[in-house]
Amino acid sequence: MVETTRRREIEDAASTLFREHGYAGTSVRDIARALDIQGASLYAHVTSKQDVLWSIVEQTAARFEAAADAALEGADGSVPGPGSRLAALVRAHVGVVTEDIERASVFVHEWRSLTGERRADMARRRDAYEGRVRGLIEEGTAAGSFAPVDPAVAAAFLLTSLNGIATWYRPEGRLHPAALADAYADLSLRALLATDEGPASI
Amino acid sequence: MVETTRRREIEDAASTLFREHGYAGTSVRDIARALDIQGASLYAHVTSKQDVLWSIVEQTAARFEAAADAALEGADGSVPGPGSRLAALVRAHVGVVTEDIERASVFVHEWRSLTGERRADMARRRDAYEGRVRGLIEEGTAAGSFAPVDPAVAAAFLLTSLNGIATWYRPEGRLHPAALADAYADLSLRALLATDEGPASI
DNA sequence: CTGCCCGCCTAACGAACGTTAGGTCGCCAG
DNA sequence: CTGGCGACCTAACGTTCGTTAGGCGGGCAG
Repeated sequence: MVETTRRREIEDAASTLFREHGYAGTSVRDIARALDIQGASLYAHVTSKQDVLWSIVEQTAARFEAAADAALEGADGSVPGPGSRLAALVRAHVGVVTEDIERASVFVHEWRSLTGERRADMARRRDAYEGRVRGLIEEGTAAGSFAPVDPAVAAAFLLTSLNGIATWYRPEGRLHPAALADAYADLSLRALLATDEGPASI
Repeated sequence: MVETTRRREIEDAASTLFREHGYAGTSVRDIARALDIQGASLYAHVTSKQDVLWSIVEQTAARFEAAADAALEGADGSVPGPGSRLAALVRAHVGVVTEDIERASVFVHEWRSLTGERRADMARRRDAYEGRVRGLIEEGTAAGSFAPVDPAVAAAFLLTSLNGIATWYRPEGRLHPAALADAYADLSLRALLATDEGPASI
């Protein structure tokens, strides 16, 4: 049987509250109230409030990493061009965000509330993820298929766009996740692909 | 003489702390400690913690609005095309963010911590700002100078990119604000401008 | 039937929270 | 010299915070 434990319900409730009010703005008693139990009763299932945040953030980080792995290696062993690999990465990222918008929001905005080694670990993993995007852009510009943009700036531009979805996307809205992924892949490629006449020629 | 009051110093210190730890994660005593005074002494200059947040957020909102006004009306009375107006708007937005990164960060991330009418006011003004961007994109797609993107999605894509600068930009870094504005205007136009062959043709 | 364990309870801890009250000091205007 | 005021202080308020301790009940294993 699948593990649908109380622990998971606690993290779900916490994700919703952390997204809406932030980690510091959410009390242990707030989380408990969402589950109709007393604040102290939570400690039968978790060891600390930080621990709940860490679970949410770490799981979501792992989902982003796994999605990027799958997107970048391609279906078979072949290596497609930077353009289609970037499109696949964008779609994968959008997919992870839309699939669990609460947890994704917490991951994007609240990881800074972690302390000590956990925070340092997340900082490293975020840097590594950004490095993959930057590397892909460097590859594309070197090959001439991407416009000669600053790779670090372009990576930041792209990643903040993608993470911004967590801020405004509502699953009950008119926009299907697949349509959103298409639109973002389209905009991202447009921003990066080399054109005969640059945008400076307006 | 210019008004360099204690009030202003309080808001500066608060902006730095709100950016780093969030509004809820920053105590009145934290702000006071940054100014080497007691927490209670702050109340000689401000009426509440919320009041400090409101000042920061409201002033920054006004700066964004004024910058957009100036960018969209053009130097003379003439009305340039959607492309160059969008570029001007992007440059203006980047300028406001880089000019005071602490306040801009607080504006972007912490306005949700406002309550009641103040929060509603900011929500309206953010919607109005986004509406201006969306309208500009609609205009460009209707005129055929922009690619046929979903205006709401494209506006969200663009604005979250722009606001994302507040998250990662460091004034002491290698990137000059003007260079950043150039790069972002370039990427934004590339993402939107109509091309002969779309990015689907990779 | 007995015993244990899981999930929750109440009570309480010390600390930190935002905020108020009232006092002290030094500076400038009259 | 005197009065007022701005900037800061200490002390304290009631509340909320994260967390611990210990108890109670119900279901399942022996």
